[in-house]
Amino acid sequence: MVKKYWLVKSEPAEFSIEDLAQSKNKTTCWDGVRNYQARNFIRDEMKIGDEVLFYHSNTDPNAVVGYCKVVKETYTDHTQFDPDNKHYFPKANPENPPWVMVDIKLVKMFKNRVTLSAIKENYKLKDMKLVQRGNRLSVMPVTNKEFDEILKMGNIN
DNA sequence: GCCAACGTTGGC
DNA sequence: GCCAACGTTGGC
Repeated sequence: MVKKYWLVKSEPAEFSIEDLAQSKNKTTCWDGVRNYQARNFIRDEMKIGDEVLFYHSNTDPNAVVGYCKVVKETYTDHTQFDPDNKHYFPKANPENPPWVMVDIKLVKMFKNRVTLSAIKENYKLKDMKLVQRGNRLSVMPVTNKEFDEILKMGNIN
């Protein structure tokens, strides 16, 4: 099976990589995704062992701040049934819940955070979905090359 | 805070 | 099925 590579976005005010580092086993369920395209990636393509860039959005500076591994594959996102949860989805049918999630575990925080502007300046990364116009997906695929280039820029070693 | 670019909703 | 209105994302 071929390993895939991903990028997930999170607003650090909601859930930052520091929060992930302090989570039990440095692992969290990636709940709250409410976009069908992103859901399809999570449900159909994210597999255990896939590697995931962790991106901070809506902050200053926006940046890839580390990377993770998928440690649990698609299962029901319980928050869709919880009226008190921000991501409550009243139309969710318990028989066939639309929203799923995976668990990701922190592998490494970057020494050098890879900012959005640095990504835009790197011609090797010009095709990343992240920097393409109008892209709002919170979960998106990246290529093996893009993933390696970001790790290099992050100076993980 | 602004606003472009989307995605979703709901009337028809 | 169309499409206007509305809500959200997310960079700046």
